Order: sequence, then C-alpha cells, then structure tokens
Amino acid sequence: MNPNELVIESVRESLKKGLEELGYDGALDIQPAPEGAGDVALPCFRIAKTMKKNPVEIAKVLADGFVANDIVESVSSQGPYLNFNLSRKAFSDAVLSAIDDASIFRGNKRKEKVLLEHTSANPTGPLHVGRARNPIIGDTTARIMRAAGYDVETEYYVDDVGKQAVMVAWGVERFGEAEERADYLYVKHYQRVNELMESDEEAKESISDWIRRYENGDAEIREKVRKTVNEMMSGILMSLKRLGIELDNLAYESDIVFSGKVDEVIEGLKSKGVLQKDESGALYIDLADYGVSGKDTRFFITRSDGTSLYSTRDVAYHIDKGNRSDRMLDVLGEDHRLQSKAVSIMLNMLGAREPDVMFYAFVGLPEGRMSTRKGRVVYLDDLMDEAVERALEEVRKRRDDLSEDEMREIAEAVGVSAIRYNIIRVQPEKRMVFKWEDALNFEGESAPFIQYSYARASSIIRKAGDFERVFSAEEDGEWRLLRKMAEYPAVIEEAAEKKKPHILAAYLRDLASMFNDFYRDYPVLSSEKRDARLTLTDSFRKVMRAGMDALGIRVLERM
RNA sequence: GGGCGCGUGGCCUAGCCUGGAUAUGGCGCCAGCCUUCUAAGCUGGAUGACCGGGGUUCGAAUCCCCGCGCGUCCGCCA
Repeated sequence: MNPNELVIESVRESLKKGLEELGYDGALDIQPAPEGAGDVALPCFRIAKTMKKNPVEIAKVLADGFVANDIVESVSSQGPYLNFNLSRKAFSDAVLSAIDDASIFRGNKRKEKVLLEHTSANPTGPLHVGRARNPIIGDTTARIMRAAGYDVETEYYVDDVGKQAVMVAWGVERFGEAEERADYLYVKHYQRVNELMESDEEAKESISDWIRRYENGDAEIREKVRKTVNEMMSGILMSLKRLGIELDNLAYESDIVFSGKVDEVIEGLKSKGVLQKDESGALYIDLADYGVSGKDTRFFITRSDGTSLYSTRDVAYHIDKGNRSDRMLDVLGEDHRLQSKAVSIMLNMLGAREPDVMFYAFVGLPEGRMSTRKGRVVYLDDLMDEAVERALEEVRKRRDDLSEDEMREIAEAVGVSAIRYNIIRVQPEKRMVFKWEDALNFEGESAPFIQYSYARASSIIRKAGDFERVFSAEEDGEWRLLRKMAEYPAVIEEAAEKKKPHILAAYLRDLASMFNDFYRDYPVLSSEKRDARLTLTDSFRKVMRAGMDALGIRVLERM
C-alpha cells in the first residue's frame, strides 16, 4: 500500500463509527490541509451531498465518532472540514520503507499495452520549435505512463506518401546528396523544388512523372523516396535523441498503402453504405450527419481516380495500431482536430477501436506562426545549441574546480532539460509564444531549479560517507518535505490517468522547493540528528530521481 | 458563416473535469542573506488578477446561457 492509500484507509478506519452512523461508504477525498490546520483534511461537502445533510453536521458526527489509530492521531472539525494530524513517527516509517523497497516507484501493475504515437512530423526538413511540443509531450507522457505501470510503446508515423516526399527525392537527384544531417540540406532542396514547380515547366513535368510512377508502385522511385526519407529521418531522430527522446518504432505510411490495408478500409466503408459520390466520382462522407458543421462538411476519402487520401490511410494505420495494442494514444497539433474526429468517426463505423488524443496549441513567434516556407522559424537544434551555450556560461561563472569536459556535460544536461521543462510545465492546449529569454531562463520555475536541489542533496550525501538509516520526521520542515515525497505515487497516477504531464512538472518544482527550505533550515552534516537527516536527504534524492526520469529531466550529481 | 480550443495581477502560469477554508507558482521591480552541507538558492516588500453580462446555488475562477477577444479548422494536400 502506498503512503496515500495508507492515509486514506487510516482516516476511514478512524471515522468508522461515524461513517456507519451516517450510512456512508463512498470515497473520501482526502487533501492536504492548509498551513496550520493539520496534516490532511476531509471536506465534507461531497458526503453531505450524497447524504443530503448539512456538511457541518456531517463533520461533527464524524469527529464525535473518531478513534485514533497508528497513523491518524487526532482530528478537529472546523465547520464543514475535518482536519487530521498524523503520527509523524508512524507515517515516516511507512514512507521510508516504501521508498527503500521501491514499492512507491512501481505504480500499479497494468496489463494494457499502450501504443503512443507522437511527433510524426513530415520528413521535409529539420524539426523546428513550433513542432517541438509534440515530441516533448509525447515522450514525457510515455515516461509517466511507464512509471505508472503501463507497458508503453512509442511510434513515429512517417508520412512518406505523396507529393512532398517525392519532391524531396527528386530534389536530391537533381541537386545532390547530403554527407550528413540530410534534413538541413534537403529542406533547401525542397524549397528550390517548390520554386521550380512554379517557374520551370520541364521540371514540373518530371516531378509529376515521378509522382505518378511512385503512386503506381514503381520500384525504382519508391526506393529513391525511401532512401531520401530515411536520411531525413535520421537527422530528425538525432535532434530528438539530444532531447532524450527515442522512439520504439517507425511506421511508414507507404507500407500501409502498399499493403492493401487502405483498400480494405475503403471497401469496408462502402459496405457500410455511408459513402456518397460527388460529380467527378470522388467518395466522401458527410460529417454533418455526425454533428460536425462548417462551410463544407464533406470529408473526402478517395480522389476521383479512386486513390486514397491522408485520413483514409490514417484510418488503416489506426486499425493496424489497434491490432498491436490495447490502447492507442496520439499526440496531435490542434490543426488536426477535425481530421482526428473524422478518423474516429470512420473507425467507429468500421467497428474498430478509437485512439485517445492529446492536442496541443502551436508554439508561435511574437510575429506570428512559424513557417519554414517564409523562413520564419527557429530550429530545435539552434535552440538546443543556444540553451547549452548559455548553460555553459553559467557553469563557468560558478565552478572553477571542474574540468572542461565536466562543465560541458553539465551544460548539455541543463540546457536540454531546461527546454523540455519550459514546454512541459504548461498545459498543452494553451498557446505559447516563443521568447528566447523565457526559453533560456534558468531561474525560478525551470529544470535547473529542480536539478540544483538534487545536486545539493547529492553533495551532502557525497560528503557524509556511511550513515545509519534511521528516521523520524520530527521538525516541521522535515515533516513537510516527507509529506511532499509521500505524494509521489498519487501524482504519477493522476498525471498518467489524466494524461496531464504538467502535473508532474509542478510537483517536482514543489518538491525541490520543499527541499530548498529544508536545506536552509536544517544543517545535516553537523547535526546531532545527522543520520536521520541524511536518511531523509537520501530518500529525497530517490524520489527526485524517479520523478526527473519520468519527466525526462537529466539527473546531475553536481552542477 | 459555423465547429473546436484558449482567456486568471505589468508578463507567464496552476486551479476548472469533481462548486466550498485567505486563488498556485514563477518572471519583472525594491530591500536584504554566502567565515556552516553549492546563492542556478533563500527571506521580506510594493503592485495587484479570475474577459464582459446574465443565470443556477447557502456558496461560482470552477456549472448553464448570451456576448467579446485571440488561436485553429472547414483542400479530390499531407
């Protein structure tokens, strides 16, 4: 039993008499009590509502029947609230043993396999900051769900079908191959090819020919496109790796198309009798029948020549993903909301499972939305370089005792983590405006703030040598820190269930802050309670490390 | 025109699902704290916010309705 469950059960136990008297056996929403009012609180509004009684009276009845136990020492009713004091000794023991045997970190064992798709940016150029939210949200969510006990597999859906990919491949043939980081060279090819399409009839004809051949399954063209796409992908994956993000699978859209699965989807939809045909023979469904409205609610699933469209292929892809997992989770930009809805409608028609979707708003620049075409863009690699360089300056200022290599390593970890934290701390639906000074801020609510508290704790432990593991959180500051640590499993659980990674970001910030207070108020090494405080400090490190891993923030022993 | 998302101090942000104890945290500003474990930290101060209007309720940032603003989508592109 994790510490939170222990508290809830102990409170329930202590109120047994009153609860029986009221005839209530529903959930008890225990929450932290406000400063000075006790340790945990039970607001009685919910019980009052179900029991149709006055919450103040409920609190009174429950308080009257209170019986203390190992964990819960005393209660006081304040109007509609019950405030409990916990036994610091007993609760400390419970928390520390849960940390020592790692049960606090295990999460609930789940059987479900989750297939989480994220990033899936078109391989036409390097990742830019406008898209960076996707991999960071996706990877962090995957980490959190794993920490909560899910079996998670991550996947990048590579859009290698259609004009764009062929245009890049054509550009490579015409303008040359890349030695390394193909994404940076080929994005220029892509831009040049776009221009040629406007100005050069011959080029346009040649490209159209490639596209036709590609769609007809011409082996030579397909191979060229696949090779180009893979070179682009290796650049993109390199950027992601630097952020600490590695995908388990790449799924190619072309594989779905050429496997015939898309045709099955089209046939399936036809047989449901939901498709309509426009003047030229293209098939569509009318989303108006499914509660969608707009200028034009026709949603096309094939062209007039019978070939498939992106969303149709996405349906086939989701059916495939559904066969490989128990749950699907997609991370998509808010521009995909309607698309995604249409895909779900179609999956539903075909009797297939629908994905859960996390949508995020774009990261824009003060002057507007990022656009590769307009050259209004900040590349993720440039942001990482800048962040790491800034971090290096900061390390140099503070540490003259470290080697150049050590300083660079710290700077890398700080810079990259700062970017992740800066993005993940905000709710995904909220629009973000990219500002260098915010993205590179290493103070206050930031990754270095969290990393720093951990490094301070590590520094103490390093100096301590051996110590005996004994503990009881007697002082207020020790107790506050311990109770914050005890919240860890509940935070992971909530962040995973609600798919809200920013909950964990806020928690780690609070936990770090709590440790900073402890660090200020309670000397560890020189204390007569040295062993007890070392035990607390080391336990904090364990919780922090687990949390940082789950958030994708690099752990530093010194900085 | 319609759908969807968002709107909280000068700026950023939590809380909204599940209504309830003085609305979270940060940035910025001012004044302090390194002869004790790392000052990327900490303390104090000033300013001062739930987009507007109705409604439901004993009670609304939270639920409902009507507006307003911003974003996004409504392609036989991906």
